[in-house]
Amino acid sequence: MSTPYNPETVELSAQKFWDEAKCFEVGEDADKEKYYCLTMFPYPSGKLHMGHVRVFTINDVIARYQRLQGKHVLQPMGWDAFGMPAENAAIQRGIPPAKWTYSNIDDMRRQFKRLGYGYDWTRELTTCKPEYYRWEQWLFTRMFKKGLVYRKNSIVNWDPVDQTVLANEQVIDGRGWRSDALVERREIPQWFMKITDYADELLQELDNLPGWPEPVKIMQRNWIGRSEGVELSFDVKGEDEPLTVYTTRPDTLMGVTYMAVAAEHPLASKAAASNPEIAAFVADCKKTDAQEATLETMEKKGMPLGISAIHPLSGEEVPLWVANFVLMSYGTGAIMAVPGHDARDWEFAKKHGLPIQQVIAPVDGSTFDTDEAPYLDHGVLVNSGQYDGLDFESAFNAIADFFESNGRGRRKVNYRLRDWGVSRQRYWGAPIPIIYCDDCDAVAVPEDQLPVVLPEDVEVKGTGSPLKDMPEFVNVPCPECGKAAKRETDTFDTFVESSWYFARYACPDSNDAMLDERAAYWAPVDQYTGGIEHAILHLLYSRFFQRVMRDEGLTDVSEPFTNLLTQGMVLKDGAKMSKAKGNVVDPQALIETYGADTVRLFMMFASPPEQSLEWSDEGVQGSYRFLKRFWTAVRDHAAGGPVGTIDTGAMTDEQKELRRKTHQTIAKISDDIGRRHSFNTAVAAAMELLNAINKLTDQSEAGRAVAREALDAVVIMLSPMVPHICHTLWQTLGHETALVDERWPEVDESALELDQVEVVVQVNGKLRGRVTVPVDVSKDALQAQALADANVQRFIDGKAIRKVIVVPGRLVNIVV
RNA sequence: GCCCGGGUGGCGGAAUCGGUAGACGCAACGGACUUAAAAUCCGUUAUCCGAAAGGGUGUGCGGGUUCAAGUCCCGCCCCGGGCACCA
Repeated sequence: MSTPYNPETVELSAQKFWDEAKCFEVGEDADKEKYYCLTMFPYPSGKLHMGHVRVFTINDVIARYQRLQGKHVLQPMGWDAFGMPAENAAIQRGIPPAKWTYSNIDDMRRQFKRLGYGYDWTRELTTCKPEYYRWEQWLFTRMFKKGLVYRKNSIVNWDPVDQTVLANEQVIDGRGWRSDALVERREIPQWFMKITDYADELLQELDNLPGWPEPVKIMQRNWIGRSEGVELSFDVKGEDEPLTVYTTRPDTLMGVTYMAVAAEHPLASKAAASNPEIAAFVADCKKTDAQEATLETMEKKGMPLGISAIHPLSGEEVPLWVANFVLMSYGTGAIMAVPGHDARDWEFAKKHGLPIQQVIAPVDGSTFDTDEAPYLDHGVLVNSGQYDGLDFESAFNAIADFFESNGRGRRKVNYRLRDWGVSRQRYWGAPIPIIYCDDCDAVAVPEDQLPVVLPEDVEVKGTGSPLKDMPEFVNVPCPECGKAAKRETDTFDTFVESSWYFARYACPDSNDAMLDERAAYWAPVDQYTGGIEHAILHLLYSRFFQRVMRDEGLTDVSEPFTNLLTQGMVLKDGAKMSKAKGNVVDPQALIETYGADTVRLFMMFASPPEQSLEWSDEGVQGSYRFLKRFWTAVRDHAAGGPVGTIDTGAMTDEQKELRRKTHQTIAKISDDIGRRHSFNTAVAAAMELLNAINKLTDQSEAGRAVAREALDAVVIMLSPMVPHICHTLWQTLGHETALVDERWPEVDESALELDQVEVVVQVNGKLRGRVTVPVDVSKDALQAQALADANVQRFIDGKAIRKVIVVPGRLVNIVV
C-alpha cells in the first residue's frame, strides 16, 4: 500500500530543505558560468493574481533548468513599491500609503515562498525605501549637470472640480473618475529626460538583439519612428516669424492647399486674442483629455484663422487653420496639408470644402482621381512646374537642395519618440531632487544632502500632493546661495525606479555607490521575463537608463537584457486581469486545495507562454490527477526493489521501444524548455512518457532497469515545473543527492535508432495509404511499394501518372 | 485612428523548416471496482455518409501560389495588447 500524495507535506518539506541548505543564495564566483534570470518585479497590490503566478513560474522554470545545465544562477525578487494604487487605498481607508504597501509586501512574500520559487531573498529590494531611490535621485542630479534633464511646459489631464492632475487611467470616457467632470488639457512645467539624445543608438542596437522577440523589436522601432524629411519655412502674412513645418513628403509641396496649427500654437493664441470665435474654438479644443487614442479618434474639427501663409515655391497664399488633430507635442505643432496625398488632410479638406490638388501620379501612367480618394504611394510629379516628371527621390533631393541653398529649410531626421516626462504631481513616489530659488533658479540637491526622503506619515486626501502642505519638507535654504527656497514637491514617474532595479540586484546593499564591482559580474540580465504590455515603455526606458549609467562610468554594459521572453496576458472574461476591472482570480484557494505544484503545472501546461491565456478553473483537476499518477508510478516502481543494469545488446523489443521513447523525450523536452520555451509541449511529452512507462508489462530486472532510467529522466525533467514533488520522488528512487544539484539527462543517440519507418502515400495530395519500409530504403523502392498499395491502386487505376514526389522518411505524393 | 499579436473539435491547446490536422489534457459518454458515492482503472469521442472497408467535408471569411497550405502571398472580419500619467 503506497503512501498517498499529500502536496502540503511534500511542498513544505522541500521548501524547508532549500531554505536550510541556502540553495538559491548565490555569490559572485568567477570560475562559474553565471546566468542571471530575472522577472519583471511586481507592484505590491495586495495579493498575487494569476498573471503573477504565470510569469514567475515561467522564469523559475528557466532558472531551474539552467541550474540543471550546470550554470551559476541568480534569480532575485523585489518590489516596485511606488504607485497610484497605494494613494487610492490611502484615500479609501485612511491608511498611509507606506503602511499599506509594506503590509502588502509581507503578504505577497509569504505567497511567493509558498509557491516554491528559487529566489535569492538576501537580495530583496524595495523601491520606496530611501536606500534604493537615493541612487536614482543621485543619477538625476548627474544628468542635470550634464544637461540630460530639462524643464518645460507640457500637457496634463486636469480635473476642474477636484482641482488635480489625473492619470490617463483616471479618465473614464473623457471624465474624471471621482468627480465625473469633463477633463481638460492644461499646461504645467515638468521635468524631462532627454531620451531622444539616445534615439539613434536605441534604434540601431535593436539589430543586435537576437534574443528578443521580433514583434517587440518592431514595436520599439515604430515607437522611435525615425524618419528622414525636410524642415521648411513658410512666410506668414503680417508676421515677422515664418511658420516652420516638418514633412517627409517634400515631393508633394506643390499640392499644399492649406496649413494647420495646434490649438496650443502661438499663432492660434494670437488669433484667439482678437477673435472671440477662434478663442471659443481653441478653448473647446482643450476640453478633451490628453490621451493619443482620444485625439486620433475624435471628430476632426478646425477653423480658419483668417490669415495666410505664402507658398515658398508658387508664392500663392494658402489659408492657415487651427485644427484639433494637430498635436503641439509632435514636430513643430504645425503642418502643411496636402489633401491629394495624405488621408487625414484629404478627409479634413472634404469636410471643410478646401481645394484638393493632385501633384503625384502613378508611375505606370494610369490615371488616379484624387477627388475620389487620396493617392498615398510614391509616384511621378505632375502639376509641379519645373519638378514635373521627377520620381520621389529626385524630387525630394531637388526640393531639399533648393530650400537648403536659400536658407529656408534643411534636411532633418525626425523621431516620433519624445523626451520622457518624469514629473508626477503625486505624493507616493521618489521626490525629484530639485530646489527652486528665486535667484539661482532650479538647483539640484547636492550629493551630500541626498537622499531627499519622502515623509511616510501623511494623510492623503485626493486633491493634490500632501507634500505641498508640509512646510518642513518644502521650505529649505538654497544649496547655492543659502537664501530661503522651495523644494520640488513633484515625484518621479514610477518607471524611473523600474528602469534600473535589474542592475541594483547585484549590489542591493551598496551604500557608497549606485553600482559596485559585483554588478560587473552579473550584468547583463541573461533572461528577462515579463508581460507583453511592457514591450515598449518599460523596456525602452530601461535600455535608455542602462546607457545613461554606462556613460556615467557605472557599467560597461549597454544592453540590459540579452534574452527577452514576453509572456501573454492572463485574461478573464476576455480582458486583462486588473484590480480596476475587478476580474482578478485569487490563486490562494487553488494552492490550498491542490498545492503549489499543481498550480504551477497547470499554468505551464494550459498554453504557450507568449500567448494570452483565458483563465478557466477547469483543467486544474487534470494537473492534480497527473501528479497523483506520477507519485504512484514512482512509489510502485521503487517498492519493487533494486533494478538491474541496462544491457543495450540484449533488450527485448518492448524494452527498446520504451528506451527509445525515453531518449526521444529527453531530446524533445531539452529543446522545448531550453530553446523554444514551449513549456506546454514539454509537459505533454513528459505525460506521454509516463503513460508509456505505466504501460510497460515487463517486470524483469532488465525491464525494470529501463523503467528506472525513464523515471529518473521524468523526475529531473519535470522538476523545473513541479520542483517539490520531484525533490521527494528523487529520494524515493533511492538517490542520496539533492535534485537541485543534479544535472540534466543526456540523450543516448544510439537509443533513437529505428529499423522501420511508416511513410504516408498521397494521391493528388490526399492521404490514401501508408507503407512501412526500412529506414534506409531507396527512393525507387519506396515509390514502387507506394504504388503497389491496394487503396492507392484504386485511385490511380486507369489514369496516367504525371509526377511522383518522394520525401524520404515522410511521404510519397502521386499526381495523376 | 496608428503599431503589435491572435482566431484550429464541446473547451485549453498540438502540428518546431510548406509534407499524415486535432498530440497531451479537460469535459462528456460507456464499462470495471464499490452496498453506494468519491477516488482509481479501461474504452469511445472533429463532422457527415457507411454494418464495415472506406469515402466526403473541415484550421475566422474571400481570393491566390504550389504536386502539397493551419503554415506562404493579397484583400477583409472579429478578439486581445500598446499608444507616452495604470503598472
